[in-house]
Amino acid sequence: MAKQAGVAIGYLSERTGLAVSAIRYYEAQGLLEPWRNAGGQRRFHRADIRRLSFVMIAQQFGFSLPEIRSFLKDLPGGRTPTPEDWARISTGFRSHLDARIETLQKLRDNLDGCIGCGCLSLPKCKLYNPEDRAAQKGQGPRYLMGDSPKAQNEA
Amino acid sequence: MAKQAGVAIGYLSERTGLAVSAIRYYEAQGLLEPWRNAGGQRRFHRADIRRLSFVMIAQQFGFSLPEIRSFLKDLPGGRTPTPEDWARISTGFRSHLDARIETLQKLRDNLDGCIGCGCLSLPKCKLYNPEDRAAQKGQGPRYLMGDSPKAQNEA
DNA sequence: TCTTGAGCTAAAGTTAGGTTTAGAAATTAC
DNA sequence: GTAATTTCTAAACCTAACTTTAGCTCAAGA
Repeated sequence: MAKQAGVAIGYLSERTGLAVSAIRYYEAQGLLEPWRNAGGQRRFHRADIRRLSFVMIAQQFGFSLPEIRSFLKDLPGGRTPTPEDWARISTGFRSHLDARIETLQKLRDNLDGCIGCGCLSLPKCKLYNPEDRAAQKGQGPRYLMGDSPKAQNEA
Repeated sequence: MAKQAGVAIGYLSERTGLAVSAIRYYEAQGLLEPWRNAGGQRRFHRADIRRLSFVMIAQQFGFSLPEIRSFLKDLPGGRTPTPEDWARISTGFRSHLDARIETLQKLRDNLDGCIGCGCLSLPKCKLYNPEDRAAQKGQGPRYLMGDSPKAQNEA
């Protein structure tokens, strides 16, 4: 088989629009696993462009890097992912994504019947009910989109 | 007219589920304007429960505190907001919110035709096109949902 | 070969959105 | 009237997701 030369970090940066520092950071977060050349520089698969694209897209949907890492777990690290690989992971991703959109829509629908009618101050209002909210998460910024507190609360 | 005694911060905290510290923080961010009693303690309008509820809901939709502050600008600070006041601001809010949901749906639809077909690595892909992305925002965490970089880029 | 651009690491800095802590003063409860 | 709560402020701390800086090495072109 042909030797894989690999591409440098600057090339990935150019192709994805991400800062070089961001790509290094993603590696540190386990989203990518480049190898090193003789001189110690990172070398990436061309397919990592697509991998990074996926990361960026998932971020737009409000997923955290640990969550995205878990989506990517299903991608083969060693070989170039096939279209089938991508289809598989994007299917898993889509279900999370659909759930997220649905949550937003439900909230919006509630909003119509709730802010409109002025019931917002009542504890029975679904919209600000603690169960439905992002509260009780301890420190740090609250996650934004209203579901999957996973990482923290499974201890 | 009856004298407005106002409620204490702990009461608001109880009613909204927010931490006392969060309420003080929101005040510092200009989302609330309590007055002080003789002893220097904060006193709030009862209507601030609703105001805080609105803040929490808007946060679930991914709006930042500055954005939320601007939504609340339309609320009368001095008097207790009427249902009409709320209707007015929630209408403005809804249009932002609809836009946000629509963006998500568009992204999802693109995703079907894009990750599925493997085109993700191409610069023409709408999904990771820099224009459509959260990139180029300078420092700090990138905002999550893909639009309204407003605050930063109007200089 | 030499120079310049790209890459490397480790550590510190940044932003948003809060929480925690410490010590003091005001309120409430008994 | 005193004890127990709340509340106050200011400053430090926290997480996520990065960027910046400093000082150095590697690689590519003239």
